[in-house]
Amino acid sequence: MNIKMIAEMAGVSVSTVSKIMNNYSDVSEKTKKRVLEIIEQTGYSPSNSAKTLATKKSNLIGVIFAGELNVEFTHPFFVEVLNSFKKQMGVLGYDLIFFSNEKFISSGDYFARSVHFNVDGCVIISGQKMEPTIRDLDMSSIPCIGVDLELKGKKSGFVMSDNFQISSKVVEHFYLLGYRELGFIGSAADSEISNLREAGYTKAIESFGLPLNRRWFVHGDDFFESSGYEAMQQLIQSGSLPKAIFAASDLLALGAIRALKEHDLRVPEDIAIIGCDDIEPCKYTTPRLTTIRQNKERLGILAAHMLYDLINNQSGGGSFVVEPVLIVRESCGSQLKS
Amino acid sequence: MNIKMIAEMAGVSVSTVSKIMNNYSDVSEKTKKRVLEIIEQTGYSPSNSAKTLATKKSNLIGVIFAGELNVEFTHPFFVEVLNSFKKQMGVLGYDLIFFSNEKFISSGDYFARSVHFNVDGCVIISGQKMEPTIRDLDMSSIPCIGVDLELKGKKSGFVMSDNFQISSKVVEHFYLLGYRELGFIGSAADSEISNLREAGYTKAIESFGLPLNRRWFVHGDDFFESSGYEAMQQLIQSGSLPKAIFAASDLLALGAIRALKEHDLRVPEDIAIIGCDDIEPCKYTTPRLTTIRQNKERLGILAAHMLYDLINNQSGGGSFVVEPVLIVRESCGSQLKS
DNA sequence: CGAAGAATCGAAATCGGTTTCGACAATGTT
DNA sequence: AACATTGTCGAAACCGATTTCGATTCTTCG
Repeated sequence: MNIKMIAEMAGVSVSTVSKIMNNYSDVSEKTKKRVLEIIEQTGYSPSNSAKTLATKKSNLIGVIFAGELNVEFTHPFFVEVLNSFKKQMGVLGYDLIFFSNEKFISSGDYFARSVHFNVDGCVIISGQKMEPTIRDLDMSSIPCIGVDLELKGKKSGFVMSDNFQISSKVVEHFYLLGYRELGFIGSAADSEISNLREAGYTKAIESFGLPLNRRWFVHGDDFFESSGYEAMQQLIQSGSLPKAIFAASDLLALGAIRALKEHDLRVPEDIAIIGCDDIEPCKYTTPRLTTIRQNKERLGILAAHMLYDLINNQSGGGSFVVEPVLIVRESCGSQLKS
Repeated sequence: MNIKMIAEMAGVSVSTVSKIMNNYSDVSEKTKKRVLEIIEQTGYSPSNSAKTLATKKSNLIGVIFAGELNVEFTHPFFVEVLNSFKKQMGVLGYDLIFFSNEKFISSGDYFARSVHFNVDGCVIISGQKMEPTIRDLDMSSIPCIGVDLELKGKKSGFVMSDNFQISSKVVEHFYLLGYRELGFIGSAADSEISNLREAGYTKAIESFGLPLNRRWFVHGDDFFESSGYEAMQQLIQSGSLPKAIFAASDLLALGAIRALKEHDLRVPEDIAIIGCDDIEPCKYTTPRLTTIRQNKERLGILAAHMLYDLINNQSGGGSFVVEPVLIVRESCGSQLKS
């Protein structure tokens, strides 16, 4: 079922059918109605490949998970912003294509693959350091939006939470509850996000006039639970513990809590914990995790709109920072509502 | 950068370049080498649209989340099998395209969209009842694989866990630990998976000679945590409680536990709980959740290989059932290792 | 040396659309 | 009635690849 068959059935030319499907004005209401009926009956849908070939627009957005392969769909935070992004992009008329990293030995020349699929734009999801192949894509003429990734290209933009504010809200909360000895669990050294949060954290500690003790700052290999567990083990074995800890992700916090439990240390009585992201599982744990909520839905929507603008207007990127909000639950000794 | 430019640079015809890229034999080693060098230098990658148009193969797999929209990426179980599926499909040379449901008023004539994008096959993810539009796709000539969804088409297949075995392992475990009064928390009535598990559960209860009390069988609206919470509330208010409950998903189980906690009922002392799926958060909760593990990675790999076979051989579908395994943690009163 | 056979290459049709531009008819204007 | 304008429509070029088939050159061998 292609456009030619529709044209024959309707007794018109191929061009006329095409015009009808693309809302050209130079076709009479009568023939338009007749053709549309036939399209309706046959369930005809034009080939995206042919359309892309002719128009050089694919209505496809490339989704790239940068960094280590295993982040992908399993990271609760990114998955939620991706979900929101997909929905919003859907109403704007775009579908999503996910690049597999496995096919190519070079494990992802993202620019080549973007032109290969003729994507109209890309969203790059990552909390890791910039890879050179991402940089190439960023610097190309293909519109790109980074999620938690600071893109700098002329046709690029990015969205992220205000990481400095995240940290200062954490310190403020600790401070108001009387905690003075503050620790930190971060991700690997090449994680921009983790570094930003750590930098903001130390700055906030100083501006509140609290003592800064680097021995209470530890790091895991990534943002996942087991890293938090190991980091906490390390801290416990060091012999000196802070009274409160900010973990750069909720999973790190949960891992830390698991380690504490194993050593019969109670949260928040012995040590208070605040996580970051507000992913679903926080609500189911004991104690329920106090955390900083990133507005994931809004991040996704913003990313979608920015990308849409980059594609369709000649607008020049920029960035959006969304405001974090403190979610008080139980892991921090305060007893407010969830 | 297209094939014509490569041809000009190499001083050969377009056809020759195409032949080189597709491993035809009628081209000399010398020119092949020369052309490949140019391709390497320029980073040329052929247009997928043009290629698809000419060959009618897109190397694209359509991913469909059937059922309510909000399942999408947020469901931990499906996300993990999808992750494994994506990886495996990647090494087989395919990329994934996600259909947005939002663009079309009909909210998804999946068959039309599959031909629109010229996908080579589809994977359909769902635990819900079959929708008519899915049925159309299933019955079409497009290869399809269902995940937790029983497809019947000539070019279709499906993968799922052995739901009867899941239930009987649960009952056996309860039985061996001395529980005799067994309850069940399921999803909505139109969920095939939930119904299968419930059917297997009642059958297992009977075959163990245990009493069957339908008052202890309750249902939520979906597989998520809040549904488990509400279902449990309902059960508690009914006045009569079983000694052990099997929940058709881990999130249902976690919701149930939350409700129990609010009524100062202890798990597993007052009531034992077993979940299903073995999603990540099970490990972080208190008590850690005893559950039935579905081998999500294997489900994804199987789905990928079956789909590949359906696409490339004329093989005729079929189904694969993977064996579930009981993961004993803390929510059931037994104290084995995790 | 000449002819048969093999190796190498390119012209052209094709895939399914879009878009420009010219042809023609219908209508309006004086 | 003659002309200009507007409204409808289709022929044909084009997008970037693949693939068939015929043309040409190169080997090989009697």
